[in-house]
Amino acid sequence: MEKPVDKHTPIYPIRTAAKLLGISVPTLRMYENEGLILPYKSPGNQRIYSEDDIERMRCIRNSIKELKISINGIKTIYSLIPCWEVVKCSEEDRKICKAFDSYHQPCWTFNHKNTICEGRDCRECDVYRNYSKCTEIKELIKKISGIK
Amino acid sequence: MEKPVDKHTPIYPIRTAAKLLGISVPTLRMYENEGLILPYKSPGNQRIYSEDDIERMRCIRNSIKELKISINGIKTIYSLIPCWEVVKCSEEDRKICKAFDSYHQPCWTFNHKNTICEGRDCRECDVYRNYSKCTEIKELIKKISGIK
DNA sequence: GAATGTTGATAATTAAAAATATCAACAATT
DNA sequence: AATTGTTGATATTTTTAATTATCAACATTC
Repeated sequence: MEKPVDKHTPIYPIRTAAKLLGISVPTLRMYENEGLILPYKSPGNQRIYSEDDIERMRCIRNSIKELKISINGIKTIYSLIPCWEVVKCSEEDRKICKAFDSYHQPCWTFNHKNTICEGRDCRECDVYRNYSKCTEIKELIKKISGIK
Repeated sequence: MEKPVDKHTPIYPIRTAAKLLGISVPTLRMYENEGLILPYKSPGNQRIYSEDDIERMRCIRNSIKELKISINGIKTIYSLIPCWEVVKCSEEDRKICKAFDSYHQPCWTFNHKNTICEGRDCRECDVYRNYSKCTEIKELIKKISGIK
């Protein structure tokens, strides 16, 4: 019996991931330090990437190389995702949530003490998983404004 | 009787504006070509900048130099402004509006044939005037999602 | 337990965006 | 009409973000 491997299951160690993407290992780790990606960490603290992670990285790579958006630009764009509408947090949550008032860091780079997000793995969160492209972000903004 | 000069009145020719900002004339024109700023044009097609324009440029300069957001990053961020909620355009307008489906160009860089924006001067529009900082953009996104 | 891969960190390099210089043609000012 | 400033365009330079190389310490695999 094989273990089922979907696109979200971590399978690639960092060197394989780097090879798949055609970039170096330090670059991959840099993107993580900047908060652009959240790879799974093994019990021994080693990064393991899923097919979804690879796809996300391709998108980020495209933003940098083709669209010429800088890393800080990407972070700022991610910080505009209306995460509060995705996770449906309460007004009290929003009052103390650093992400709600962040303009340059994506919400998944914060800890979420005392909010609905506390203890949740951002890697599993729709905010992180569904809005890696600015097309998707703008569509979300349209949706929450009551359109479509 | 003096003519009243508010912050929106064009007064500075390009060389003066460049001097005020500590940058060169070609740089100022480059920002305009990229769609970051819309200076007033004289009957002889010469650019004249208002105090508001200078302030806007300072903000853009800060984004580039301090926040390290690239020009294409700034354009992408501007394209996320929910302009349709500001100008209150109709569903029919949105259907044909290029800005509504743009992910990398601010709305004020398009022509707006057959929409509520047709013939309007984007320089006078709230979308252009009120949302030059990403703090303001995020606050607008909060507002249209029904918060505050 | 030996071989191979990963970690975080810093230093060095590369790539490319941002800014400037320069140009002849036109506009504004006196 | 002479002087000074502007225009759009292209070429060049400067700056700096992005990437890679390298390291000793630790983890994993067989």
